Amino acid sequence: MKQPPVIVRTRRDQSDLRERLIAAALQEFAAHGFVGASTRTIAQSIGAHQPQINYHFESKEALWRAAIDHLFVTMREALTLPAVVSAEALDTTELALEFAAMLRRLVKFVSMHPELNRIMVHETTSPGPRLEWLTECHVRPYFNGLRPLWKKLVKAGIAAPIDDRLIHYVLIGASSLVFVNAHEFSALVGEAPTSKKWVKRHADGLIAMLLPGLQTTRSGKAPPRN
Amino acid sequence: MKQPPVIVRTRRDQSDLRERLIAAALQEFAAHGFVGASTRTIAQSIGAHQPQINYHFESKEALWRAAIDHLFVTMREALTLPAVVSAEALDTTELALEFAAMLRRLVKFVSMHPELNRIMVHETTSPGPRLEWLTECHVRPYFNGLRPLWKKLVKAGIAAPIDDRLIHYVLIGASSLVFVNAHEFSALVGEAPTSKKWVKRHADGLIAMLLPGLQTTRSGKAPPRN
DNA sequence: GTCTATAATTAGATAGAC
DNA sequence: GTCTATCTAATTATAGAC
Repeated sequence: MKQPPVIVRTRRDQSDLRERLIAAALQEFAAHGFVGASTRTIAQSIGAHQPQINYHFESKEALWRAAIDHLFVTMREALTLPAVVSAEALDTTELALEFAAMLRRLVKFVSMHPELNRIMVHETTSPGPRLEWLTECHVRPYFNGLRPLWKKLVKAGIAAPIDDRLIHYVLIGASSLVFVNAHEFSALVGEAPTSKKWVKRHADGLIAMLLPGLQTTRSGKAPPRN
Repeated sequence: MKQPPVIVRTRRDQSDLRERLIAAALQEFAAHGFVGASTRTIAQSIGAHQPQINYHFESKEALWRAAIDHLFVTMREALTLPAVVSAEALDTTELALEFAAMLRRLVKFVSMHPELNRIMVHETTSPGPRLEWLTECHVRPYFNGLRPLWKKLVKAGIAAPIDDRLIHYVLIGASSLVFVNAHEFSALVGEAPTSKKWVKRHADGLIAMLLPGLQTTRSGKAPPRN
């Protein structure tokens, strides 16, 4: 009589598998886009099996949405927006200072999470349900929230005279590209742009450029000069 | 006796097939990245057959390089750089005016060719031979050419105080993102950002932001206000 | 040079044992 | 819930007729 074949199946822990899948998915989706990303690669990168994605998520697309949701939550937490958004009552100088502080948090975030902007570029290239969902659920709130603040700062002569429908793209583009293209920057400059030194230097430059009318004398620091 | 099967093969013209393949490839590579792009889709989009790519180009990667080369040639022509680069002799105000004019040409170019920045984002996400080639052959000249000009303008107090190793990314990021994300902008604003009106508005804002010390009085035009 | 046919991989999703 | 095996479809590249 034949013995049934002994198959050794070492189980791996599954406790936080969903979260680990999401983290791995963000890297893969950022690197290759939704179409180019491979669920097999995502699973393997954390030592899981490809069908586990279809078990824990409905589909590749469901995994993508879960990953995006998670990333936007992370960003919202990192920016601590309320201080800026609920600043209707502040005078413009205080608002500008809050805005500058938020800019520093934004630069820090995009330096740590270039995935977000990479994924945005991947998705905005061609219209489709993923882009619609992304725009309406996640981008529009930021876009609409920024406009009145910026308008106020421009009117006060503190901010550069940029249209309040363009500033979102100027701000995001100017702040994130060096981190999105981090490997290129490293090759060109010989240093990684994500170091504390470069992140601060970049934020200083952006603040000086976007808020030329902001006086930062109160902290005793001179505005950064090249 | 059996007749040999009659196969109707209608030949299509091949005159400019190489160029048409390159144009189609740029769109496809921009939309899906190198890995995600399909040579079949590229060929079909211009009514050609997939193996013709391997005939006219060595491989998918050779097609990619040919497409990139073509795009950078297009950009160089659109920017008409010599006027700026050979401007060592100019005084800083004239240099600033030349720079502003080049900025307008740049904004016009990126509005017409978002493919370039899309492809850059796709490629810079992960290191590899394609990124190395792209950086050394095409990006470094621009990066290195911009630095001394910018340093001069900052020193003269005309340009915003941004590090000359960061300005390349600030400039490209700020100018291109709204066109890279054109579909998103259209959904949010209700108008395409590529219209003459928005391209001008965007360039005006960028010039005011990057060159706050530039006096544009000579042409009689007031600096744009929001 | 154009085109058909196909080889060799690899993709996402699913069935079913455990 | 984990894991193997497999299905269907799509990928690039190539061989060879015309």
